[in-house]
Amino acid sequence: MSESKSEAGKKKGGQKGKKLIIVESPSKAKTISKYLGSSFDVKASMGHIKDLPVNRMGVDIEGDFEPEYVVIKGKEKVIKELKKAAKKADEIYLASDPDREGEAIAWHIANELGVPDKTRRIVFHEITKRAIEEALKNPEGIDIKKVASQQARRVLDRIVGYSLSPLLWRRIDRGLSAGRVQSVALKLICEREKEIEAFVPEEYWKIEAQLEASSPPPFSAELFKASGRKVEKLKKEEAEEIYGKVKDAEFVVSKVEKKEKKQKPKPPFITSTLQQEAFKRLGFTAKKTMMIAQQLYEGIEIPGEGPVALITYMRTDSVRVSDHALREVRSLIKEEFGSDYLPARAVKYEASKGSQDAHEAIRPTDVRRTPESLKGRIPDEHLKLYELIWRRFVASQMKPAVILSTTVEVEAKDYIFKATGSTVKFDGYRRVWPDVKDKETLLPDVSEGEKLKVLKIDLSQHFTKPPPRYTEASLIKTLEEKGIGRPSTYATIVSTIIDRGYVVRAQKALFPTPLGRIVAEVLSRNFPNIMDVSFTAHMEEDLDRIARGEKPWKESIKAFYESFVKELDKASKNLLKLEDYSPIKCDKCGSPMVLRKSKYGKFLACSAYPECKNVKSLNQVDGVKTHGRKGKNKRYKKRA
DNA sequence: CAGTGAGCGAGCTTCCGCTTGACTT
Repeated sequence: MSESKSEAGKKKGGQKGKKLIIVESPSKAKTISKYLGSSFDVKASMGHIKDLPVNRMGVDIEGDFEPEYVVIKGKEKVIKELKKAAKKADEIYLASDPDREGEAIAWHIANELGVPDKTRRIVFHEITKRAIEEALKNPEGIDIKKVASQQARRVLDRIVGYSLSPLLWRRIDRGLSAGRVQSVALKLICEREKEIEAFVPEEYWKIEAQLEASSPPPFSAELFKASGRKVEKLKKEEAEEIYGKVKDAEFVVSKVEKKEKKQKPKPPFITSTLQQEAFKRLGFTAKKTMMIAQQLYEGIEIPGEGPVALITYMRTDSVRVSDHALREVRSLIKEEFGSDYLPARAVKYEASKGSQDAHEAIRPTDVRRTPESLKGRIPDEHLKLYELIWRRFVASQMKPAVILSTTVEVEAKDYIFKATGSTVKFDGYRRVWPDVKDKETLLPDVSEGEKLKVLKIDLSQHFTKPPPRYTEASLIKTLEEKGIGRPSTYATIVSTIIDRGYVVRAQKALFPTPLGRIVAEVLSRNFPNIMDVSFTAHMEEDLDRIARGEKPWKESIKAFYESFVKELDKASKNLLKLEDYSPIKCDKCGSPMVLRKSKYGKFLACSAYPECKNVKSLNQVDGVKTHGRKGKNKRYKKRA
């Protein structure tokens, strides 16, 4: 940036051929530029540059499903700059991410630049000097089969989204939306709500003995066997009977079992796990986590040092770590914690099933930059997130913890009580990554045959609990496990279903609104295939076949569309009676509540009208304060 | 907050996935 532009030699054949590299992210461009020096011009496309048009289907569904890709609004400037740079270069390397979307981006750029003779495709999986130089030695052509699989994915999502949404406009309300990902996310939340509603708490009783041995501490043991049979969920009468028999009995240790368990550290963060832990440990929403992570990635101003990129890329599904980073963290572990904490070899983690592996795991760019050293120098929340990432990464390369777990069985007449305790024999990785849930429970040193003093016997009443509502963290976890959504979209999936008024966030949990429940119900009834949680997994299998060249993508989409359009026609004609399956029951008379319109808008009314005149608003969740649908007014304003 | 669908009817809303920037006062 500081060197002056050299115009010399431009006139007389001295124009030196520059090489152009195009990547997706500007931060990545900056880093690569630093590695390669001035003979390379490195530019960023900022993601996709072309896509289907926004205001129409853009897919020839009557014919052969040819998509109509147009330049994304606002990207004209980027394209202009890329073209300008391309003109000056005599070699162009398309270095978008090495995954399906990246291949499509490379293809779109190549088409826009229109100079195939000097355009090549390169891929690398980590941003290191060596990886990039290696990639430059092995330029390839664009993998058109991979591009085909992206088109199939894109076209399917468009057909589904732009067919289902208008159906909801007609049936329920304007501005609503549906899609392969958001609607399944919504369904998960609504199904859980049904389970909670249908749940009948069951009473059960527990018997616990507070005991004392010859050595401290006192401990409690719970009844778990009666007459040789395991007890589960005691009824009140049974419990009282046993209590009577055991009250004055002699308690004798009958079995002592000690076991050593190894507890392995978890892999370094990927997007989904970072969002989950930041939610659990720091209370950050996924959106907030991503915003802060983005800033840590792009570079944070550190007093006296200028902007420093503190972490690797934050949208990733890979747990892979570069060799260099492994060497660094291993030497840090040895120095900071000693060789007892260092495994003989670097720990390797398995890639998860659907991983596209385009980027590394999320880790500190320089592990020697400890959270301690950044204290007070970067904003507090940034420090907290950085510390989480740093700890998780360091812990992932440390030795397992060794836990000694002890089980003591105590006999009293025909009954057996059990106590379990655990102590940490070697903390290992837990020195850096303390586990929130398992705390130590200590048991005294006892031996078989030892008589124990009974301090007290407790009889307590309990009730079974319904399954918990999803939190943002547990929803993202479930979606990721099912392969639904991508690292770049987890946070926006949650935002979308909230913005549409389908779901509200309260007490850290996600509650479906009546509107959300009706939408989910209508979609599930009419499109069970798409609403199935394994639909995306099947789609991915098909996309893989397309990417391997085993199947033309249009054939795949045609097969899907033929069955989809039948469901769509049926759903459009069959003016369904919500009465038959409304998931919302009237709290006054139990009849299903159905959608009605008034001049003030849509609302829910009891289907037993006029006998029952109960009404409900669509966005009101009982006991939860809600705000109206967001975005709606914003959109109107934009037009005005 | 209350409120119970069709009378005429323009033009509009929307998907998933990749990535950041920002016309005005």
